[in-house]
Amino acid sequence: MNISDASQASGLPNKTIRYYETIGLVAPARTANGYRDFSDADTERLTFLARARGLGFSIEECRALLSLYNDTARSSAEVKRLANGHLARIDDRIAQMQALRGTLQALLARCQGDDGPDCAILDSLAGGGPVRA
Amino acid sequence: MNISDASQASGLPNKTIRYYETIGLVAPARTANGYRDFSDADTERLTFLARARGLGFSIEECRALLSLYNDTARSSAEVKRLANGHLARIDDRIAQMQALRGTLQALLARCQGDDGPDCAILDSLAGGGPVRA
DNA sequence: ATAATCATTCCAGCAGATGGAAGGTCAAGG
DNA sequence: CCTTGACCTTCCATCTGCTGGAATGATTAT
Repeated sequence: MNISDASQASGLPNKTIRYYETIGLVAPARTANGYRDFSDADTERLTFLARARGLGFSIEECRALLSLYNDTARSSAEVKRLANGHLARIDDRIAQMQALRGTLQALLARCQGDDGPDCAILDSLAGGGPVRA
Repeated sequence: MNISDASQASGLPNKTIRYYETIGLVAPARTANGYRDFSDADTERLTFLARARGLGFSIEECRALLSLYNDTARSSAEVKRLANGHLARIDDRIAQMQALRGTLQALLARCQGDDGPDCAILDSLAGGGPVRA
């Protein structure tokens, strides 16, 4: 299985697969001509990676997850710990984004959006106090 | 006003201020000894930048906002357009994060989190179908 | 005079890829 | 047999937005 097939199977771009090899997330064999040769296990790893990344796990978290995946003596508690940590970070980010969204929308509500130069958004960005909602 | 004072006034780290100079967001004068010399207008720009960045505007958006800020013939509609675009992107990101959060939490709910190796999270990452909520 | 605290520049690196150049390989068609 | 096109390879640069550190110069305080 060459890289395009592996890409097809996993949904990851060729470039990304090569990148994942350079950082040691996957280690396909090579054929005589130097082409990568992906086994089924390799493409499983890639699919796993595509999904874990899709869920927002960092590369290092993915590495840990893959290692747990390959470790039959793992405890699911360890996996859960990782995932819970990730969930907490997602919650933080969502909260941050929502706060920011609130401020931005409040500013937008106060901006006329007409041909004149007066603008509550610019005023607030430039003005004395903190950016208020 | 040297760089540390400007940092104090704007809340931006020295490094960031230097960086902003290299990318042309601010252009402080220099004193005879080569030190940067920030005018009040410079520190205003920096404060403006600190706030706009704090609201999540990209550097290029900040550049545009600053240019509108300095343009007395601006129309507030233009500012509003920029801010609305930013708001839309924030909404997209929030929606994405929330979808992702939902999936992750559903997986977590199905993971025992005990000493055994069976784990719904790993199963789902590895398994045949899409990662389901 | 000297030490501490500024300031300067430049280079490297973070995540996580992505784009492109320069070149090797392979299968099909004329 | 040769060419064309579609693959594949490596390596280097780029993106965002800084941040850290090294090496060096200037100012200030003792």
